[in-house]
Formats: sequence, C-alpha cells, structure tokens
Amino acid sequence: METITKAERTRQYIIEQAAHLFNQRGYSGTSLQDIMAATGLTKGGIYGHFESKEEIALAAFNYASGIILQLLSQTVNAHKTAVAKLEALLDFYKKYLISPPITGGCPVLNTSVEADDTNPLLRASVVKVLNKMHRSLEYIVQQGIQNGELKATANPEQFAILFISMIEGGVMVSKAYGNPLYLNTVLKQLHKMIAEIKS
Amino acid sequence: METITKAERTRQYIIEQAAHLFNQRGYSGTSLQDIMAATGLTKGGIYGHFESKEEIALAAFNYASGIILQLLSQTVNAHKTAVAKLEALLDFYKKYLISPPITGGCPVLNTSVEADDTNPLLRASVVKVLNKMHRSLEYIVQQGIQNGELKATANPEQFAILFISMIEGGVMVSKAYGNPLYLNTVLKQLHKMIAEIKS
DNA sequence: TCATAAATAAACCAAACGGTCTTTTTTAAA
DNA sequence: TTTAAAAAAGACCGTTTGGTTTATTTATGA
Repeated sequence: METITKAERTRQYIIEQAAHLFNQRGYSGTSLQDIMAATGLTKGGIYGHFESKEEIALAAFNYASGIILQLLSQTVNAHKTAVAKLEALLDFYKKYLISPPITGGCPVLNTSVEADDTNPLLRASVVKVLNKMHRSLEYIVQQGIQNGELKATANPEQFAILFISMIEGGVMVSKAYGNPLYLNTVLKQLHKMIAEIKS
Repeated sequence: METITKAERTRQYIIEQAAHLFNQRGYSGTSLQDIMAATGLTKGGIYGHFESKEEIALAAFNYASGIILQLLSQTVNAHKTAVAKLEALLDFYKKYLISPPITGGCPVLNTSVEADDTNPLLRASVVKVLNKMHRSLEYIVQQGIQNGELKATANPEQFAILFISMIEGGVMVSKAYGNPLYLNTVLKQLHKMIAEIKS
C-alpha cells in the first residue's frame, strides 16, 4: 500500500503556493513572510520541509516548469502529424496570456531574466528546461521531414530556435503592454513559417 | 555661463552606477548597501539626492533606456534608406550581447519582467520606451513604402511588432544560454523578412 | 578670503530579513 | 486508546533592510 504522508502533501502545497509568488514577484521580491501568508503556515512549519529559501525557489521553479512541460507534452502528443503538433502549440500559447497555468506569465522567462546574472543554480534549471523544449521542437520537425510532410530543406534546429525565441519575446512584450496583440502577431508569423516549410 | 553644480554631477554619477546594478540584480535584488559600495558614498550622501530607493530605480531605468534609445536613434539616422536603417539595427543588436551598453543585458526586458506584476511606475516607463521603439520602426517602414523602396503590401505595424518581439526574445534566450546562437538566428530571420518586403 | 550654502558622513531608527530552536500539537501505528 | 513519532507553532537570534537626523566637511559666489 502506497502511503502519502502528511509531510509530502504539505511540502507539495508549499511548493505550489510559492511557485505562484516567485513567478509574480521574483526570488528577491518574495519573502518568507509572503510564503507564510500564502500557505497559512509559520516559519517553523515551512522550515521543517525545506532548509533554505533557495531550496524552496528551486523546487518551485521545477514544479512550475514541470507543469508547462507537461502541458506542452500533452499538446504535442494529442496530434499525429508534425504540422498539427506545431499548430497545436501555437493554439496553446494563444491561450497562454488569457489563462496562464502559473500566475505571472512564463516561469522560464521570468526566472531566466532574474537568475542569469545572480543565481547559477536557478539558471542551470532554466537551461535544462529550454533544452527540453528545443529538443522536442527539433524532433517534431525532423520527424516531419522524414515523413515527407515537411520539406527536406527545412532546418529543424533553426526552426526550434525561432519558435522559442519568438514566443518568449511575444509573451514578454504582450505582458509588458498588457495587450495580447504582440504575442498574437508573433503566432501568426509562426503560422506562416510553418506553412512555408510544408512540402 | 552654464553652471554644472557638484550636486548634479553626483546625482548623475549615482544614477549611472545604480543603473548597472539594477540591470544585473533587479530592483528587489539591489540594496542601498550595494549602491553605497558601487558609488563609494554613504547613505546620507545618496539620500541627499534622492528621497527613496524607488526614485533611484526610476532615474536609473530612464538613464539606461535613454542610452539604448539614443544609440538606436544614432544607428537609424546614420543611414538614408529604410532597408539600410533596418539592417543597421540588426548589426547593432548583433554586437549587443558581446558588448552591451549597460551591463546585464537589455534594461527594457529586465525591468519589464520584474516590474509588470509589481511596480506600476516602472512598468509605465517600460511601456513608454517600447512605444518609442515601436513608433520609430513603424515610421521607417512607412517611409520605405512611400519611397517605393518597400512593397506597398508591407505592414508597418506588424513589422514593428515582429522586430521588437523577436529581438527581445532572442536576447533573452541567448542570455539564458550564455550563447549568441539564438539571437543570431533571429537576426538572420529578420534579415530574410526585410528582403521579402523589398520591392 | 570669508561667509554661507551645499554636500556628505556617520550615528541612529524601527521594521523586516532569513534562519534556528524549543515547545506544543497532531498524526497514525500498535 | 495509548503512545511514540512526526509536524507545526511560536518565540527567538543576529543581520540587513530602507530611511532619518544631526554633525561636519567641502564647495562656491561675493
């Protein structure tokens, strides 16, 4: 019989609450008091599950990025052809600003910007997630080429790079403006770019 | 005779030092102690010129974004044709990662991500700068169309949106990876897109 | 050169910070 | 139902936070 201890549940609960806080206010911008208020736990209760604020932040980022990766994976696996997979990803991001899975926008983007100059551990986690996204996109295009679905001249790596950069940029600018126009325009352009590599 | 008081010089000096700190560590991640250490001034010396940390942050962002806007303006004005202006901008950003004008990457990107959920004043400043960039790009394309240099079917607003989003995204991902590949690939794509709207 | 105003240093403040420790409460197996 | 173990509370720690105030130094126009 598999036992889920209270401790495991509480630890997970802290991670979930903290993930939303960190994603909105950043690592430096989130205090233990904030986490205490969000969880309803006291400092002792929290530090029974983690031994530092940084450990919470790391776990929170892994949780948040894990959710995104899982949703992306579901989206991709729900379709068979490369083109359908890619278009489904565009749809996924279209809904991103309206109802983000984690409050505060893209955790990869947010964490990356704060951590790249200051927190090597968090930065390493960000790179891992970006790599997973990159490889997944590259694979979709590669398969599409092998199937004859996409032109043999299509460049999987280049496509993956453009896909990720454009979407992250679109999310960032749209979030700054509080207006989905930027992301939507980027998504339309990506739609065109997909059409161009269809064989 | 125009007098530059010591106070004005010191105030400017504080702004310049703080701009680099804020751009690397963020607003919450930068303490008064950090600014004291960077300037060599004590708290009293600093607070003689500013009345809060937020006022320093605002001035620092305006300084940093002002430098970027000025460099962009110089780059644009150094060329006559729309295509030359746009290509010069790509060149400018190609050098961006190697030798950023302000340490820590793009102040618009960095400030936007930290401020969008937490600091309305800073967020408003970010939006102003993005608007200036947007209008400037739109104008270049509009002029290019009027000159007959660019196709009449070119969409100035759409182009401006893609230009900004793609570059910001490329900068962010390249910075996270510590590898210029992402930004360079985005710049190549923008080069293609410029070629496509040439008449 | 001198007086005055500007600029800075340094001591000081309360509040908030991340983190620890001991006591109390809750959980869950016997 | 008892009891040992696990979890949480809450008081406490030293440090750092942003910010103020007063004293002293430095710049500057008359």
